[in-house]
Amino acid sequence: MSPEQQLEILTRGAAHIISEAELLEKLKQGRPLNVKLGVDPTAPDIHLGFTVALQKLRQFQDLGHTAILIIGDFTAMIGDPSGRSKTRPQLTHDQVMANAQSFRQQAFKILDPTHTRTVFNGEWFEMMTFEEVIRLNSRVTLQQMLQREDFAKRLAKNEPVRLHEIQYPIIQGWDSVKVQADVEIGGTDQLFNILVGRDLQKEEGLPQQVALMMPLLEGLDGVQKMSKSLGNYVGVSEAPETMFGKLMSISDTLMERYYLLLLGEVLDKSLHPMEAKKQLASKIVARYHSAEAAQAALEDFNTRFSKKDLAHAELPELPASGIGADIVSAVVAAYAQGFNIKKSRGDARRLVEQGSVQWSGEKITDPKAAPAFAQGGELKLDKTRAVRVVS
RNA sequence: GGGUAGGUACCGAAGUGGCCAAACGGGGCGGACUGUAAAUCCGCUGGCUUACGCCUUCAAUGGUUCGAAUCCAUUCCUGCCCA
Repeated sequence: MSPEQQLEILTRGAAHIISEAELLEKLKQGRPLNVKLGVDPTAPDIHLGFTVALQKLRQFQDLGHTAILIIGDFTAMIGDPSGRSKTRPQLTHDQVMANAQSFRQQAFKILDPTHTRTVFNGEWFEMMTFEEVIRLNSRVTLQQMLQREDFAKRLAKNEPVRLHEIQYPIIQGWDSVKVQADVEIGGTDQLFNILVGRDLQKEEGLPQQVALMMPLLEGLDGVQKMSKSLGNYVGVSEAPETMFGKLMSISDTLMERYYLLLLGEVLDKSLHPMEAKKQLASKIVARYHSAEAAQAALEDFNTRFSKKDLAHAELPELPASGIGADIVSAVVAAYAQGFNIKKSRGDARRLVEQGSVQWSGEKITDPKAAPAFAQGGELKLDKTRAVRVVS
């Protein structure tokens, strides 16, 4: 494929590229480019937000380029301040390695493993002497670091910015030097870090990497970027039904974004929004599970919500013997055993009093009620969750 | 190192001896309405308890007091100014 055609594909969907001309130059060299994507293995799950960058990386692979996945085992112990108003917690080495392992497995749902080089940046940083660290630091000015929006904001708000945090961009930039990256992919929030990489490469007399920024995907709330810590994410390893359900709950505006960023499609406005959303959810579930799973998830959604037919829906099953006798105990047990959600008895009582709980289609609002669980039936906990009690 | 202002629940922020499990706003959760959308409205939002009430909580520890988030002492943490 011609460099121009490649460029057309590779720049599609990107928010920002520095610069297209340089990228074209590199493509014209006709060799496989080293395309870097840094990963901060702080959380073990990949969510849809991160797949935006992974998919772009995959496109490079499909065009014959090499993906370099940098697992920031060293950096994770420091914490990326990007988009944060607070200092990140630092992880232990063991946590990082465990996360990295599961991370890779999930990443290969999207990436082509045969054209992926995985490297840990601890490889070079752990060897560094303090003298080398200082020399590296001498190449960057404090003013440069403080230009960064996150830091500037925190400074303006009189919030602490710790010295190790301003090292982060330097460290990430040094990764680019070490792997001789030709291109670095990242979210728009990574612009600054990626540019530092360019600076350092120049200092080292290396060709500078092209910065390719992908738009940030908003999370389920439609406002903040998708992130595990905000709880507004859809994980690529989540169960088909969960994934489907989460995607159905997004707003119409957000759906348009998801079409664009996750499917690379433009939303067909002639469809009823709900229908369009079902298609979106189906396609995404199909991608990370299978077409069959997507079909099943869709049917499950229809029986459960459109027809409100809990009796025929797929529900977690709990033995009647393990949930207690009264409704409050049952709700607490059902959340814990069925969904791994901790609810206090107070929480459960409030849910009951507020009319959230139903037993076999009957709304139960009396916290003292003790329905005949032993007979078996469906216990509806809230709008989206229910369990089947079996005798 | 000196001076000074602070540290309250998920976040922001009131409270400055009893009426404080702690106003208010945001967020979150539940319900109604829907298309598990948006907007709107209502309710809830430390734990245990049917409840009276009890327990834990206002940076930490110790103290004063019948009684402390509030007063005192020490410690830890942060901002700002000066050096």
